[in-house]
Amino acid sequence: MLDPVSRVRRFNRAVTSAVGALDHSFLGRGRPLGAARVLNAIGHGRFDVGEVRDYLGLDSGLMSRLLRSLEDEGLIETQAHGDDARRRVASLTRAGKREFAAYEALSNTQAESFLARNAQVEALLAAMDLVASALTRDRIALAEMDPRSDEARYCLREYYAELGRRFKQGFDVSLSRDPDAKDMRRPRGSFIVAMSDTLPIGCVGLKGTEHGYAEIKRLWVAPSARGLGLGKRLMDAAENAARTLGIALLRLDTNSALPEAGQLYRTTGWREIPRFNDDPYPDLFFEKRL
Amino acid sequence: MLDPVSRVRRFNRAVTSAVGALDHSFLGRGRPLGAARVLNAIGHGRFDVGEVRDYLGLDSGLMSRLLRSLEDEGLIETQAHGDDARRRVASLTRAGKREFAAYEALSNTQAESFLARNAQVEALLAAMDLVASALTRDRIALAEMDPRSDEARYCLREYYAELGRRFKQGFDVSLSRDPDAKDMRRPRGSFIVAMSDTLPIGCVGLKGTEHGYAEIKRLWVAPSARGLGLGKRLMDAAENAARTLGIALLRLDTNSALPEAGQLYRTTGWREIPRFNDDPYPDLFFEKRL
DNA sequence: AGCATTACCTGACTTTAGTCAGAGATAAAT
DNA sequence: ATTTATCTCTGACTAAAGTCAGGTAATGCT
Repeated sequence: MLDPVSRVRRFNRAVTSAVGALDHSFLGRGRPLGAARVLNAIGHGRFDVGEVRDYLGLDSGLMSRLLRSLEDEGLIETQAHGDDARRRVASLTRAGKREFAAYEALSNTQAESFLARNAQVEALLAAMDLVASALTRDRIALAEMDPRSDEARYCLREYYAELGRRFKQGFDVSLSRDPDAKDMRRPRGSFIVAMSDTLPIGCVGLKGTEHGYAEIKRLWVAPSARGLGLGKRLMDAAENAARTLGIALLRLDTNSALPEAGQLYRTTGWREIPRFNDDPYPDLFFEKRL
Repeated sequence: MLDPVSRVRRFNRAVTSAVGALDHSFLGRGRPLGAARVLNAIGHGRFDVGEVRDYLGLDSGLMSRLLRSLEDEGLIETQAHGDDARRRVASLTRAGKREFAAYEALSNTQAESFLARNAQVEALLAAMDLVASALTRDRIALAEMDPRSDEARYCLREYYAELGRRFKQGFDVSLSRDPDAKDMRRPRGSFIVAMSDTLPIGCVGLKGTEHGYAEIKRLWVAPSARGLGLGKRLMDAAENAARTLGIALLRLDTNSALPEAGQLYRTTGWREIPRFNDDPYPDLFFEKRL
């Protein structure tokens, strides 16, 4: 009962019954679980019928019938996809939106009451983030995003906060050469966010410059997602983005207070070069030719 | 996506699919999930048919049919209960034990491969323990146990380890007045363990003496279970046990390096008294009249 | 243009899960 | 000793989930 495997299995049991309870509460709205799941998938922005089917792992016949039953209830409408008339896209009707909101409220209430029953909520949430990241590590998706998006700004906020903790003199963005958002957007650059489900858990920026090279900026991996090789995946994605933009030379600056970052650069083909800017924070500078 | 409720919901989604994957692997043994669950419950020592039914939340008709199908497969046998011939007890046949072992292997392999895929296993396990305790907090059961049982000894080991960390001079059991196991067993005393599912997460001992009082010893709550009011529940249970044993006066010793314990005693009717033993570790002494 | 492929749908099934009423045997209460 | 309650079982259902073999229309490929 004390070995690691038993602890994982105890966790599995605990979580199974919690998940079952939520499913059961969904049943309370008088609709089979399958239909409720489809409705919720659509509500969460999966409009493409095929995408919902893949996401829920449903047989196409079953999926079709569930869509029909939701249509009969007046909760959704389907129409042919604009680009490809074989595909169908579904959307919520007004009544469907109400019903979806009711399911959302059930889920939210469940989550809130769970949190309210517990002390030390922040420790509990951190533990849940860690476990969720570990469970979904094979499903972490990298996506190019606008550096002004909510997801990107969340990452940057967390990144700055972490620098503030790690640098003994603290960190003040306004003193650093904060890259302009447009320099990290195509065609000049790129900004890539790692998403685990709906939670951003890492990012990296590729900043175009006038000097014949681009810079890697804002490489960050959430504490709950470390040890999964995500830093390398983000760097690889940034290099690929650079290649598609026709960039042949990359540079970056970093600080020796972030040893794991330096280690990553050294083992992935970067070589140390002399200081190439006057930013007060970095004390290590690297370059890589693509 | 960054607010607490979203984090809980992300966690829910992550574990839902993980749990679903395990269920799916169970299906691989060619038996419906319901029957597999019953087989596993019996394998885990729930022999009483009614107990399995309650545990799995099954209708009695359904339960009966599942038992019949397992019997037809030659995996279990049932017979009337010795004390009450209305009740039935089930047991695994030789083939049933093999099949149960196969399910166990599936669960264990799943847990092992999950652990193997992750770095920082201890941090991950600690997070899982914390979450599991929070999820099952309403199902923590207190049980009187032999202080020599595996569960009790696990608690004591953890307790000593914690004292070693908390006392600046460390902690060596052999220097302390370690109570004899028989003093913490009926009729002289009692030992109570808090179980969350199969994991012991707290304990308390009631040690009978020759001096007209009993002592509270070894009050411990696992770090992953703190903040749930478990310390108070354990103390209440120990006091109740003392009452049933006809004990009217309780004493205990503790150390000011454990402030949360002192706080608990002070707020639950204990009053500080002068030193009443020569144990080198404690520096605070309490008494309570029942 | 012709043929294969894809996306979705329908009809005809099977399996699993779950419900409910009542029967039969045993045990507990009066 | 009779009545009442409890435990398990059987029969007769329903609902939900899932499977499979076509069928239709649109699209992609050569």
